[in-house]
Amino acid sequence: METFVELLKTHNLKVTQQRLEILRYVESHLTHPTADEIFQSLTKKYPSLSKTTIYNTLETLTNAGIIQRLTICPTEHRYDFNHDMHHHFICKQCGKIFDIHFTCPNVETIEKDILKDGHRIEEVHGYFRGKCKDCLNKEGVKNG
Amino acid sequence: METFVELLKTHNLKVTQQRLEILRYVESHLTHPTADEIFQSLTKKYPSLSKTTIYNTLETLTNAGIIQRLTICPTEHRYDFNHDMHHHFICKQCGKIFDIHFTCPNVETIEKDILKDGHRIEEVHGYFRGKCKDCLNKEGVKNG
DNA sequence: TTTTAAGTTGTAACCATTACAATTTAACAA
DNA sequence: TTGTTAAATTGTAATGGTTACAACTTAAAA
Repeated sequence: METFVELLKTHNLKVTQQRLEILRYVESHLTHPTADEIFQSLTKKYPSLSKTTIYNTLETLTNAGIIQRLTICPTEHRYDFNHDMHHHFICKQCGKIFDIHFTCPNVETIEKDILKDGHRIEEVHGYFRGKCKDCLNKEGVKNG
Repeated sequence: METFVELLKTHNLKVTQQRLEILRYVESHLTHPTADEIFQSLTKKYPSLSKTTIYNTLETLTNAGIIQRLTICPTEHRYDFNHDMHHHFICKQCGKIFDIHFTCPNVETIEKDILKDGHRIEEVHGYFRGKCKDCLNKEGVKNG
């Protein structure tokens, strides 16, 4: 039935309309939205929704491991539903983030190395920076 | 001789006292300092140094590929001299960043995959989040 | 239904970073 | 050495994402 309700309960989080909406939004928008983008979209339907709630909820869901916070963008945080383990490519020019559905097969070896140091790993992030296909093409046209 | 002078010239950057000092600082402090930490340290010796210069220079050096900007910390940027390719582990509790001198041997396979999509890779970042050895130990003592 | 800890809301503040315009300077050429 | 100019530096003011906080509301258990 209500998957998201179950999901929240599983993580010992109170079920509220706000949390469900935010969760639904992030799960269905694979565009790595910012807090503001989520707010701008949801505020149309729920005018009483507060931006602070967006921030609080994103923090809560991140801590629970339900979503992940991307610190790839230098100016703002982006959020991503934790579907499966994957990495990211961010374009320096247009800022668009692309999912990289390929993870290092040796990540466990690295993790063992870190564990050997005594640290406890809770998140694994990989990201690549550069110029995306679209921006390269635009330049190609412009510069011959 | 003056390695940093050469380094700047190689990248077609004007050689200024400010750039040399900032470069020297980042190269010799492997603590992944913030712009403010660099400023607080250098302002003692060079009171006329402006914080804007710190930001400008870090931006310039990052674009040149001489240093790298870490966006691991959610609240502020950290900088790292580009000695060799390595990854990072950041403690969620104390915020300290540890160097991970081990990179994915299959990173080139991933890169080929990204290149196949048409994107151009300019930076590769890997980071792990969790609780560091020191923070775990402190908790261990406290909780028996 | 009552209770209460937890969640939500709006406002105000915070603070890292950037914009901008004036001043200074590195680097090149004469 | 001197003059020239584009680039770098500086200080101040503004920006904007995020957080602090206190009042209000509500989910959920008794």
